Amino acid sequence: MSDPDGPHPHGCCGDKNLEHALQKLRILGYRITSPRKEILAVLTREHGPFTVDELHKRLPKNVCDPVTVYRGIATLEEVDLVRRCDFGDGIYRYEFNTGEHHHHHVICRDCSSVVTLDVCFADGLERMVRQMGYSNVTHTLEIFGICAGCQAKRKRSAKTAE
Amino acid sequence: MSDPDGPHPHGCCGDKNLEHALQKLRILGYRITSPRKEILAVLTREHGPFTVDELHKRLPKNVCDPVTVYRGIATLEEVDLVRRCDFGDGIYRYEFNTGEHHHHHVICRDCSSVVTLDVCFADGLERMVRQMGYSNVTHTLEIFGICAGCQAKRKRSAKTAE
DNA sequence: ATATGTGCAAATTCTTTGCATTAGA
DNA sequence: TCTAATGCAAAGAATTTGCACATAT
Repeated sequence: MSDPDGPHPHGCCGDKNLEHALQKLRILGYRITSPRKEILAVLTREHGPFTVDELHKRLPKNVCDPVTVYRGIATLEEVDLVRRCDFGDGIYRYEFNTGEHHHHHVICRDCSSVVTLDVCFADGLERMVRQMGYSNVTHTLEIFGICAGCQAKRKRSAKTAE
Repeated sequence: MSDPDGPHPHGCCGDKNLEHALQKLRILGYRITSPRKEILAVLTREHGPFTVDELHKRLPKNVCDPVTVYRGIATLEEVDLVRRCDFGDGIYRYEFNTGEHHHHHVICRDCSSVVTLDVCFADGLERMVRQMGYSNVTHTLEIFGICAGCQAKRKRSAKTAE
């Protein structure tokens, strides 16, 4: 249901992204620690977005404390290597920011599956807001619905309930 | 900066909305209690959106406990009289749902002022997601930026810092 | 060597829940 | 009357912070 991690299957893009990301950290004067490296490794390998907890579970055993994931993510967000997503359930999720085009998510309200949508309809909107006098304009947009699979499941359980 | 509450200044729309809302609650079998009435009064009078705390502060003294505001809001959201907004700061905000057209907010990252934008660019997006097989499609969209006033303020303080 | 980053524990903040009491219908 | 709604206190859950210790550079 969720995308594999790139346009082709070699896994090299994740690696390249990882290298670039570490490079960026180095240049900005941040230290390359294993928690930071492993967090970035997960985020460049799998698309996510992940909660801090999901992220921590995906790290190799004993790399770091959950608190360090919070701090690592905060750092990565500061330098724009990571983008925060808000699915409206009170838990933040994070994904690697390739910096190319930004995209949005379609989230199933039943099974919480996430599909990435590589289009953004809000450019006109941002332009409009800039014309209203705002600077540094950004936006968040998430789409919610019930996915086809869950609709089928619902119908089935409705039948058995009859 | 934030809108007065309607297209004309009589305040009658808020009252009408309030009446309709109470009517809806009654019809659905909910009891009309003073906390609910007062919460709706605030929400139909001022546009908001408000956090639970802001809402509680706006209620007449001793109408109810903050917890009751949480519960009241939850009820109102259930029956679709209230819509939840998510400004990405971990605190939910609520506004009266007129049920007409939905709208979005432009939030200043500095002063947190909110301007309502009575347009929605996402209809095409929702249609597209429905074609992908999703049902019950909704979306959230908030726009962030630095408002003109705060930009001026920033420039001023940058100057004094020189 | 030294400042930056981490671990652990405790604090914060928003929100929810349990249960006895109150009050709408 | 009789159940839904409230108040108060306490629990929960995600996130942040303080401080001593570890470690990249």
